[in-house]
Order: sequence, then C-alpha cells, then structure tokens
Amino acid sequence: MRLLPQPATENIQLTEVLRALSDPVRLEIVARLAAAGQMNCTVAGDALGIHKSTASHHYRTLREAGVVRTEQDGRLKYMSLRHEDLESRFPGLLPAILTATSLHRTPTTSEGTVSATAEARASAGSR
Amino acid sequence: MRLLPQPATENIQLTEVLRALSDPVRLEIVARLAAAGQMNCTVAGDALGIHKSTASHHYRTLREAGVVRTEQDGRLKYMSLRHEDLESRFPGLLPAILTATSLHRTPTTSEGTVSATAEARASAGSR
DNA sequence: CGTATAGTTGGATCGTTGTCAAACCATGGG
DNA sequence: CCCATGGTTTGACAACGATCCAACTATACG
Repeated sequence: MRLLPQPATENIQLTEVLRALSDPVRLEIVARLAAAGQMNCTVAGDALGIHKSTASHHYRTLREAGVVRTEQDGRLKYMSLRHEDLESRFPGLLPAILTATSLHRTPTTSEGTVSATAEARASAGSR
Repeated sequence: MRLLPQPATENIQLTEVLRALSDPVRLEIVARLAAAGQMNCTVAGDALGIHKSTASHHYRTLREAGVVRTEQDGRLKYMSLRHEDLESRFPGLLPAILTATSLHRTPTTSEGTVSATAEARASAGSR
C-alpha cells in the first residue's frame, strides 16, 4: 500500500483546490469519491467516458492540488478524498461543495447504469 | 443606480464560481469586498496594482460567474458580493471560502499594504 | 519468461486565460 | 459644448489546460 507523493496539509493552497474543482470532470470524480469512499482509476475513466490518459491527467491534478490521496495496491491505484486535511485547513469548504453538487446534480452521461457498474467494481476491488 | 446584467440566481454554475475564485487576484478582490461591503472599480485596480483593463476583465469574470453584482451610480461602478444568492444556491460555500482566505491571509487587508499586491501580481504574471 | 492489465508520459492539437497597451465610450462638471 | 474621469473593448502575446493517440512502464499471474 504505497502512498503516492502529495502536498503536506499545510501546503495545500486554496486557489489550487478551487482550480482543481472548477473542472466538471474533476468535480464529478470528487462527487463520486464522496459517495463511494474510494475509487480505482480505470473505473473512474470508464464511468466518465474519457480516455484513460485524460483521466490520469485529472487524477494527478487532484492529487497535486491536495484534494485526493492515491494509494497503490499491486497494479491498482485507489483514490480517496483528503477529507480531514481539507477540513482542518479550509473548514466547511469541501462539505459545502459536496452539498452543492448533490443539490444541483446534472443528469450526466448514463449516470445510473454506469455508476452502478462503477460502484460494483469499486466495492468488489476494495477490502 | 443601474444594475449591470448578471446571471439569474438559478443559473449560477458551481464550476464557474469555483473557476472565478481560483485566480489569486479575484480571490483577493472578493476578500476585500467581504470586508468593505462594496468597492469601486478604480480603487480595486489601484489597490491590487494591476492595469485597469486587467481589473475590468476580472470584474466581468466575477460578475458573469454570478459572484458579484455591479451597480452604476453616475460615473462610478460599485461591486458587491451576491451573498444571499450564493447562499441560497450553494449553502455555506462563500462563508467557507471567506473563512479560508482570512485564516491563511498573507498580509492583512489594510489599504496601502503593497506586499499582497506584489505577490498576487507575481503569481498571476508567472503563468 | 511471456502476457495481460493498470496507469503514466510525451507529442499534437485546439481552445481558454491573464496581462498590458492603446483606443474607445459614457457620464458629469465647468 | 468640451474636457476630465471612470471603465470597457480590442488586439497582441505568452502561457496554460483539456483532450486524444501512441508508446512506454510496472506489476501480477500463469
């Protein structure tokens, strides 16, 4: 369970977090992470219908901004929200954003079927 | 007291708000607006040490994102935060961001302090 | 070892953005 | 009516970002 490099909590910058979350694809990833707890990269890419290299770019952006942590377990990498770190540095910010995304959810690309698959796979891969 | 065109409350998009606030200069404008209540455009530009056309661009970005309202009174235009509109659409978001900016403020918002200006300009200019 | 799987990296493309400068527009005062 | 003042618009420029494809790396499994 190797943890990929990420900024220390005290070095997380507000503008970078906001920038990371200002992209619809990344906001969607974060919303799904909040619901699922964690997520493997391929699942995220498949669910969002984007190329895997594009997905990889978004994971990196989120990780470097300090929004998510990535742990490698074998061939898989699992992302999860840095909830406590963000809360301690920007109290209330992430909850407010997650509330907003759930309030104004857009009927995204085949949300129901794909997200069901994504969740099934995500939970099957977790332990 | 003419009100400049702005998006209706229900049309304010989260990603656009986050995008608008992800620029250090605009975040500084918003922080000062929160402290001062309202602000005239030239004052903001002078205080931030940026060209007036650049400032104008940022005002427009903030207004079009739904973050600020602009009212024209004679030759002057006053900006103020759309606090209630944002609160009704994204509860807790703006307060959390303002809290974050005041928690991790570089120098304080007193006028005349130019170091904040220099830093904002430096990071913005080094894109 | 060889192969399949998971993800990254580099290159190419194309649109967006922050900045300044200069010209422009609008408003109120003399 | 003209001019000074407050802001906007346009143009140019350099940097950034999102995306895809193809090639690459790394890990596990047989």
